[in-house]
Amino acid sequence: MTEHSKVIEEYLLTLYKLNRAGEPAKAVTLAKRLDTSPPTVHATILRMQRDGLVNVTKTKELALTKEGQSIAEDIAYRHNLSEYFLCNTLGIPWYEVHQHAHRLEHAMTPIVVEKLAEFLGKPKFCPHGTPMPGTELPENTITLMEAQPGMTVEVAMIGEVLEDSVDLMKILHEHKVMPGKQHKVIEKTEVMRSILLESKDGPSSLPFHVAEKIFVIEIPKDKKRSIQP
Amino acid sequence: MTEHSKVIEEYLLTLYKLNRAGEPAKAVTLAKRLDTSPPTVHATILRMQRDGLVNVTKTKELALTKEGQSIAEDIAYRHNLSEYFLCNTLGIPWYEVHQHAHRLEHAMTPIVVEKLAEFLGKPKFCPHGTPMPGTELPENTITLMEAQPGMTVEVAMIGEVLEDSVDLMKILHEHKVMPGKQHKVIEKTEVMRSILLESKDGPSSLPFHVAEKIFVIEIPKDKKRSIQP
DNA sequence: CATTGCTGTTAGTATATGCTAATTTCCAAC
DNA sequence: GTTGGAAATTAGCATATACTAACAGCAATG
Repeated sequence: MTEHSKVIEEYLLTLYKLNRAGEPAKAVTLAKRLDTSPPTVHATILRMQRDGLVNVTKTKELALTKEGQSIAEDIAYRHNLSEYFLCNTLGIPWYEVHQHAHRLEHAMTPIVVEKLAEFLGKPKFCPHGTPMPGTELPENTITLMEAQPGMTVEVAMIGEVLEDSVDLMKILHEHKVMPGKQHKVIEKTEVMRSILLESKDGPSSLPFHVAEKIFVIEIPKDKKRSIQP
Repeated sequence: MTEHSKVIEEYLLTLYKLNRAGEPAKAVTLAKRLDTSPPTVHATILRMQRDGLVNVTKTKELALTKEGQSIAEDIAYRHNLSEYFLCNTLGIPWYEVHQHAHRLEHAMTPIVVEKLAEFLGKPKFCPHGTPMPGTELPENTITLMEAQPGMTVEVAMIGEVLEDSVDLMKILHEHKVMPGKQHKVIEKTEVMRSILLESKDGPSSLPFHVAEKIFVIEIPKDKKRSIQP
């Protein structure tokens, strides 16, 4: 597992996240996510193929190799661990940690990762609820889009795509749409293309494209206590 | 204060350290310290001049500009803060932290620096005793080379040049030649070009070129208590 | 079937960072 | 003052990362 540049690490992490989100990993998608021109992405993918990090299928899908996958998981772990640290130890708001972790993730040596994980008590989820590599969300996790009016749900994870917009994250924070918090689904209107929620902190309205990226667990009516208090 | 590459930050930090050590800052020195070829250093210095980070005097000395100095201090602070964190919070041995901090120092955003400093209680010295920018060693600090046989001294700082060799650092650690520890100077022999010390943990022998880079404070005979216990 | 449009690819450039080999400059010692 | 060696510089080159402009390939759609 050789050392790779920050750029290559970014590509690997992005491919990893696309995989996990079940989105097709194509060159264009990378270009959009990384805000880079298609030719640049093309050239970089060639180097990554050369270095045995990805394979390109006949349908132009990008598939991580064993090596690429393993490095990507490592980066994801460093990222999530950094976020946990920044939020829980340093007290930086959970909706802001992503950008800072984005820098740190490329600068942590294996020893630092190991010692930091010990110090933090080997957390399994980042502050946005993203499971560390090797951990999964509960089986019964659904997206907020799939939740039906009347349901009470507990937020499990804020999809990683949403993390890029601090503004959006801040609004979610203000409405307490964050891991561990419960909300009741009031209505889902096709016309407004949004979902209306209500919690003890007040009502919130989330557009469909956001609701799609928020993962929740249905809370049975009889026990309305938080799983992650 | 624009963003600069890791490479430029390294150059700035090295120049800053040379300055503080009172060593002439020439291109060759940079080449040696950074283990880079002279032509590469030359080209990089041209870019740094272009960007207003250094000036080159008629005698080819490299002088940091206001801007360069200010950025360099910032990097030095991030470096020392990282070392303090790695050592005191994560428990990584003080003689190993340098290399890890070397990576982190380029990846800390201003907010992370601020929050980390608060969390650590705004330390004034790194684990090697190097003062943070803005702080100075006590007036009566001398190098071990200047200490006379018979003196009892307390180690104040392990010069930054020594940090590059983990092997050497480890030996210093084993002999308890570390900030806060007291040693008695037994003899200084020109023939052996070394200094013999003795502490409650046993004797140590340090070659002159190492002793030159270790800074100590003389402890008057009547009070042999540590200043930094 | 031809057109439109998205995706991928090529061509041509630019910049930062690195190298070796060769040359120049310059101080210092004879 | 000439010469020898260190330091600086130039020339020539390579790689990773970026861009724009232009073109190719293929699928969906009218």
